Amino acid sequence: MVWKQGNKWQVKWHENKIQKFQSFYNEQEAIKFENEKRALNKLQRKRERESKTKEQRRAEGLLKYGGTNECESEAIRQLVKLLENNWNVLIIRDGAHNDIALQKKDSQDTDLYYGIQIKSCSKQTATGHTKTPVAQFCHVNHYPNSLIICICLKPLKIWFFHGKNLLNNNPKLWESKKTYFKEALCYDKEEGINKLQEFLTTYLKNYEEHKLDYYNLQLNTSQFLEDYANRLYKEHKNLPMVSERRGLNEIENSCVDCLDPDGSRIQEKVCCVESTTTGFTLNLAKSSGRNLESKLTKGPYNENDFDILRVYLFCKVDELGKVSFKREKYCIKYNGKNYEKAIEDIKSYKLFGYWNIPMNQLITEGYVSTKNQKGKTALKVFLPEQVANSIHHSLPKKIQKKSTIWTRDYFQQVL
DNA sequence: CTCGGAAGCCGGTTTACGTT
DNA sequence: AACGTAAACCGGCTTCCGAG
Repeated sequence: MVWKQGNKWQVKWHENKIQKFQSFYNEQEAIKFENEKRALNKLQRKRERESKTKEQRRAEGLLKYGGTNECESEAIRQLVKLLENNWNVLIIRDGAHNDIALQKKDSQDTDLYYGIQIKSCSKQTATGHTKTPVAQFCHVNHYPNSLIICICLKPLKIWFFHGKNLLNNNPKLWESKKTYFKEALCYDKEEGINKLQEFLTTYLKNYEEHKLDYYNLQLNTSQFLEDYANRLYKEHKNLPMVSERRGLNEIENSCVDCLDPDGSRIQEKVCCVESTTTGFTLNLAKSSGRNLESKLTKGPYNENDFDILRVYLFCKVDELGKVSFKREKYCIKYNGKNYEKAIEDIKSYKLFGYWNIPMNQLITEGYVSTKNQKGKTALKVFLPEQVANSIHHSLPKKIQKKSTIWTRDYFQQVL
């Protein structure tokens, strides 16, 4: 954007991270100059990307951004340290709307909790010409029913906000000298400020308490589906019907969905039914950075990502006891359109069975990346012949050379 | 006809950088 | 100094489409 100063048009742009100015008598010339500078910057960024190999870009990306979930984890651990004398703190299931559940230790109703949203920031930053480093917190404006606790790790500072008050805020919060921000400060290690107990008591008066599962099940349909499959599996194994939750020291969104009693690290998937094949299809990929056009990419798993791939197969059973694998496909966000209806439908599914495929088998078949091979990003699983026959599910008419028919050996029937 | 793999959508997260 | 956005990371499930 060019602007007029006196009788001249000013242009401002960044060149190698340094802000520069130039003035023109003619507005059109100024605009033209600005556009050229912007195009040049764009081109420079593109060249920068292209000058590196895919692996280099990935390594740099991981170094720069890979610890984002660890930042939140550490923030929660810091908060727990400050609160553990008077409060019980539980981690809510991965992917749910809220992050932690809080309960006063002397509380009468021992199964009720407050749902809290944590926003974290590893350090204060000063970019460009900004002199004072400040903390910044993102995506703060969509938590109408939660207390939002903003935690900066270095230096350790904590602010409280009512999610409702931030609904009309822009998505980001910057530490500033504004009154509302100063008043929100409740902990500052360097300054020796600690009003946590007092703040919690006052702020939490505005919120309702719920049981833990209320928070664990605030999920998108896709995550609800996986959670539900996991619960049906637990029921089958006579384990308690609860959501899988990570521990305080685990990082959110890892490739491991749960641990078996023997310590095996499990990656859980729900497989899909397709009319074009007698097998069941699933995606065997994790995010793997961006391509040259900066678009998200997905890639195969690596050999150390998990120990066992567990693939769940849902079915529906009608009044006559007939098994059908056909079901609705849902991809609805939490509380999106027709969400409740979809959840009700999902709750009518039964667990027909599951495949337990060990990592070494996936490596042998070339489905996971190792030093010596690039894995694959999709897999089809097949029912054993006698199982398929028993419920009149079609068998593959022709078995191709590269068919994953070997998956039959790993199927366990539940129903 | 079958299969593999990519593309596309949903969700979550934080940080860097350019603009106002 | 404050703000807005692009870009990077992570997870999930479903559908499409070309190759064999």
